Parts: sequence; C-alpha cells; structure tokens
Amino acid sequence: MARKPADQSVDREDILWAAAEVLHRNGYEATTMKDIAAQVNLTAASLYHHFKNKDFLLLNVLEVGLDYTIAKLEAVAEQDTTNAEKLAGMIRWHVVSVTGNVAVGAAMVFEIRAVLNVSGKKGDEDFMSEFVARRDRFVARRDYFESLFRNVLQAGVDAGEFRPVDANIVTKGILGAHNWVAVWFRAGGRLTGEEVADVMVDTWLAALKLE
Amino acid sequence: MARKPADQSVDREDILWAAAEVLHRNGYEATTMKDIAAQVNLTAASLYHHFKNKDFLLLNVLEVGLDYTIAKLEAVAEQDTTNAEKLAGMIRWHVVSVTGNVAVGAAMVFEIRAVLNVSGKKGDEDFMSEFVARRDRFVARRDYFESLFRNVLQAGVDAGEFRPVDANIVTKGILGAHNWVAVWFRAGGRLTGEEVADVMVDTWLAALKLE
DNA sequence: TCTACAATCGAATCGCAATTCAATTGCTGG
DNA sequence: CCAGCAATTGAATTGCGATTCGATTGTAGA
Repeated sequence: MARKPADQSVDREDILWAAAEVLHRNGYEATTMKDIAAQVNLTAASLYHHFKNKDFLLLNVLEVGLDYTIAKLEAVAEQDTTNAEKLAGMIRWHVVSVTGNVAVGAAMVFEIRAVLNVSGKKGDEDFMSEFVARRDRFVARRDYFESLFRNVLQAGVDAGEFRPVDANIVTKGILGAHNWVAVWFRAGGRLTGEEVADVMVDTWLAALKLE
Repeated sequence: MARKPADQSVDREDILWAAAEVLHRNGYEATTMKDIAAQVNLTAASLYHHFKNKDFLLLNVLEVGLDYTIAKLEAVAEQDTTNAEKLAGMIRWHVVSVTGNVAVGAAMVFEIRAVLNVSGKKGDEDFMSEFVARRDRFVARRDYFESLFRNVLQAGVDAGEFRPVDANIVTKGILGAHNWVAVWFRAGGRLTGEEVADVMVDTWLAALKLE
C-alpha cells in the first residue's frame, strides 16, 4: 500500500517552505502534520521520513530562516563604512527579507515560544537530548543576530556618531518594529517591501541623528 | 459530587487574569482548560459556568485588555496640547501599561490569531454567531486603537510639527516596538517600565523632530 | 427554615492529532 | 535485469483535551 507516482519532486526544502506557510496561517499548535503534508501533496506519515517529529520540523524552519538572515547581515555589518551606513544597510536588508517571506518572518516571531516550551513531554530521551542541543544553538544564534544590530548601534554611540541612546532598548525597539512588519505587511499593498524598508531606515537614522 | 467549600473567592475577573498568565506561558492552543482552571484552583468543568467555551474565554481576555488600554489613551489623545506632547503621553502610557501586565500585553500580540481563526470548527450555530459578532467588534476596536496613534502622528505632520513621515508606517513601527516590549520586558530587570517608556518616548520624538 | 439559583465537581463522551509500522513502489548503480 | 535504499502510504495505536451532564453544596432571600 503506497501510491503517489507523479510528483516525486518534493524534498526537505519544499516541506520547510510549505510548513512556514501553514504555520503562518494557523500557528504551530493549531497546525497539524496533515495540514503541512497536504500543502506539498503528501500524507502526514510521509513527513516522518524527512523529520524526526513535529518539533524538529518547526525547529528546522526557524533555523533555516535565521541562517538566511544572519548571513547577509554579517556581510553588511563587516563593511568598512560608517556605523550609520552599516545600520541603514542592516535595517534595509532585514525589512526586505521579512517582507520577502512573511511566513518565515512571522514564524521567527510567533513560533519560537513553541520551540522553547518543548521539554517535559513524552519520554523520548534520544530525541529530547538532540532537540535541546539544537534548540540551545538556535537560541544562541538568535541572540547573536540581535547583537549584530546592538553592536553597530553601540559603536555609533561610542564614536559620537549617534545620539547617546540606550543601545539595548533601541535595538529591541528596532527589531520589534521589524518583527511587526511580518504581521501587517502584504505583498501588493500600498508599499513594496523596499519602500517600507526605506521608511524604516529614514525613521531610525533620524532617531539617532545628532542634534 | 461537588466539593470545594473554602475559596469561594474566584470570580470572572480572577479567571481572566489567571488565563492571561497561562496564555503568556504556553500560548492559546497549547493551553488547556485544565491549565487555566488549575491557576485559580478550579476544575476545567467549572470554567464552563463562567464562559461559554475556550474561544470566548480568550476573547474575553483580549477585550478586557484592549478596553483598559484604550480608555486611558483616549484621555491623553484628547488633551489640549501639542501633538508632540500627546504622542509622548500615549507612548508612555502604552509602554507602561504593557510592562505593567506583560501577560495581557503578550496576549494582545500573540493570541489574536487564534481568535481570528475561529470559524469552521464544530457546528454550534448559536455560539458561532455571537462569537463572530463580538470578534468583529474587537477587531474594529483594535483598529480604532491604532488610529489613535496614527491620527496624532498625522496631525503633527500636517501641522508641520513633525517631519513629513509616512504616518501609517511609522505608527506600525511604534506599535511594533511596543508590542515587542511585552516579549522581552521582565519586571525587576535593568530598567523599570517607566524607564523603558522614557527611552521609547525620547527615541520616537527624536525620529519625528524637525531638522 | 425552605427555595431557588449560583458555583463546583467527577465522570463519561467524542473526536482528533501525533506517531508508528509494515508493506509497496520507484530509482539507481552495477 | 537485480539489489538496495529512498519515499510514500493506509491503517492502527494512544493519549489527550474540549465539552457535557447530572449531582452536590453554598448562600441569599422570603
């Protein structure tokens, strides 16, 4: 008993992408393996051939999303320019990447809690152990992601290039504004992702500009 | 069969408060009626004496939270001062109220989706009809809430009091930053809610200040 | 004190969702 | 063409969670 001749084209990547879409619509807990499977024309059982379980699947989505964003962000942060230009580039890239894939962006905001809450469930010692390790790595990377922004901000403040603000709080403000973009942005709306990014860049640079 | 003599002190309000706490920890879908009940020393069955079902319970939490915030916000918005002062007052109040009750603040951000997704579930025609009506009212009020900020911002721009920014996007940026506060703020941390609010006010006014 | 309603509870129902498994089909290299 | 691994699947398992219900207890009045 096993059908499905046509459409052998789904791979791990496709599933992650599809999963992000479904997650975006319903949220992790409300999303069933069947929902995700349906999105790629598979059955729930098939997903277990690609991922250990539902938790790992979610973690995978988040890992991929974060890695994608960090890669580009690091490149910008390492450029040899002013902190203002670095920050502008980082904000622009982050907003554009969020608007470019709202599903993943939203997952990074809304579903992290689900990953963090995985713990005292069933007794799959093996799974749990590996899961915790990967999750911790993910959380560390998320913190690293935030530090990229904070460091540029702080460097600018220290160099007297920006107003003397609380870099920590302002960083969270920036990221909060960006995260929220994943909630309200709709492709095809009044502004494109680039235009939204421009507004964000303009706003934050103005907020940091010396009197 | 029914015990529980001591502790007749739990009422509707207490349950909502407790529910927000649990929701904050686990999220709507991952929260069971039993979890909420336990928080107020009741059984799941008892909750149905106070609320029609789980969805209504969540909607109640959100309604109460929103009403609380809007009430004060309107008062500030109607003051006879400059738009800058109004905005400062609104930002301060919003941030302080969010830091003052992170659980409810987080629910307003993370659980709205659960409320919006209620629809094609079981066929409780009666419930559904009333639920949809109340939900629509809630959504409208949430939009109204956002308009309070946007209007002051736009008024300031129109009056040449603020830089000519895209009031719509900046409003969403402000609210995104505030919402995020509910995620990272911890009472007893480096800064108090008021101090965080001060940073936010300072930052946004700087961002809007005329050159 | 007696009545009616509010607040609770334990137990039973019902359906659903994650996960497992053995069997089947499809390639791919030899 | 054959062996072996990859990809899938239907069906069965299990447990949990929302909700219902009848019974019980508390309390406010009449």
